[in-house]
Amino acid sequence: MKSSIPAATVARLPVYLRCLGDLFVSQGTCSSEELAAIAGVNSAQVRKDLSFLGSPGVRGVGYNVLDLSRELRVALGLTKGYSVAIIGIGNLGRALSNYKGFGDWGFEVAALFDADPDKVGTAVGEFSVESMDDLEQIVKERNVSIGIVTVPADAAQYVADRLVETGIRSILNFAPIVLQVSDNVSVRRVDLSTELPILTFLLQQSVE
Amino acid sequence: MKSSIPAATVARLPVYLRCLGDLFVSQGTCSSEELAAIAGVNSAQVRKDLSFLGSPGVRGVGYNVLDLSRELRVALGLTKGYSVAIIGIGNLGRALSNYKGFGDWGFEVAALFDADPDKVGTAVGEFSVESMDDLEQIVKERNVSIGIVTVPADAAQYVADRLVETGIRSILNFAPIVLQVSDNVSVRRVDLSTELPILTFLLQQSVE
DNA sequence: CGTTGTGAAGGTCTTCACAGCC
DNA sequence: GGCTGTGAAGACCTTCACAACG
Repeated sequence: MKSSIPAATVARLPVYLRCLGDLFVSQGTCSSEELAAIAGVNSAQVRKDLSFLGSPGVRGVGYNVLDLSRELRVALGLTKGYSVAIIGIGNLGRALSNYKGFGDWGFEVAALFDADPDKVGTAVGEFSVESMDDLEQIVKERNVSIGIVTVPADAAQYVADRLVETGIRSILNFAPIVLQVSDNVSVRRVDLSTELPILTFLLQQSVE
Repeated sequence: MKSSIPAATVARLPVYLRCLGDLFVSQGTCSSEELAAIAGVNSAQVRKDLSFLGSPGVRGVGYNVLDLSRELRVALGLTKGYSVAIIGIGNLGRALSNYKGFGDWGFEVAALFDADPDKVGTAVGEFSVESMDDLEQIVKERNVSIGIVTVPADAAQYVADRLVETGIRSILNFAPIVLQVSDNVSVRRVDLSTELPILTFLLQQSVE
């Protein structure tokens, strides 16, 4: 099935959801203008984006904060309790393992993996690091839907291939490399190293 | 001065630069087709993007890998040795402090800050954590150009305001909040918590 | 001959402006 | 009256297709 919600809109929906949570909850309602201000976008953008969810607003009044939050969670699939696995327990993998935000959004961390035998069996937060040898088995047993890749660049493609082979269709990639996957697999790249050069480009521009 | 390079292109240039580094260096030349394959984009896109740098290619041959790398570094401002400061030494801030990639791209980590008195003075990698009280002074002394914000969401806006007051015009924000800044300040947001919901949305779509 | 550089076409995304509705 | 929902306009971005050229 083809999504009828534009990609650019999908990328903003989680931002709206978080902004709603930040609003004082006793405030039952919220206008597109208010939401736009917090989310840092145009108010017409907010209205158009939200209109793809059906029509959750009331003219002359605004959007009901709780209703809209629920609709956003359903639309984004956050009510389904998807499980994630983190592969690569270096500095970043460890930081993510301790990240408390997963639960708030309905995600469960189901497993941590590392290739280093010295790390396997050690505790990280409330979890224990497992061996890459058991990747396939554990991913299937625990019904992992999303792989978070935090291995070094030169191992990332190999890890991604193994994840895809076990049936995973969603990857969040922190390794500084563009993963090559078949087009039934979704990859989001979070790439620190490309962000700083964008800022320095803009810095230069403002001076010249 | 207004940039003549489109924003979408600027965001891809660092990716190209890294891909060139990954190419076997003895390979003196590289076609738009090859680069496009590694970077995961269309080859016409590559040619159009690179044409904004002048015309660094040779028809019938391709692009000289070293020349193009140098041109990209200059265009992105990576030859200017900008300094960064990391504010907020939690799990993520610590992971970034140990990140080796900064130097490769010409960045220098000039200071680490935290508001917690217990952390001030402790060593993280080769650095020592400094007090937020000294933020203004140290940022000016060490000529910091970019602030990397890794504090909790509820402190992020306050920290950003202080950075801007000291004259910083570029912020890389890891806090899950949209920072409100005047429009002479550039902010790039790296937001883990919005990435997972985008993946689950796509997961759902492929099933329905 | 092979590959770049680029006008033109075709999409997608954003913003405006106002009709529609509570 | 006030705010949403949305057609239409406009800006931006991507892709095609081929002329230009080493």
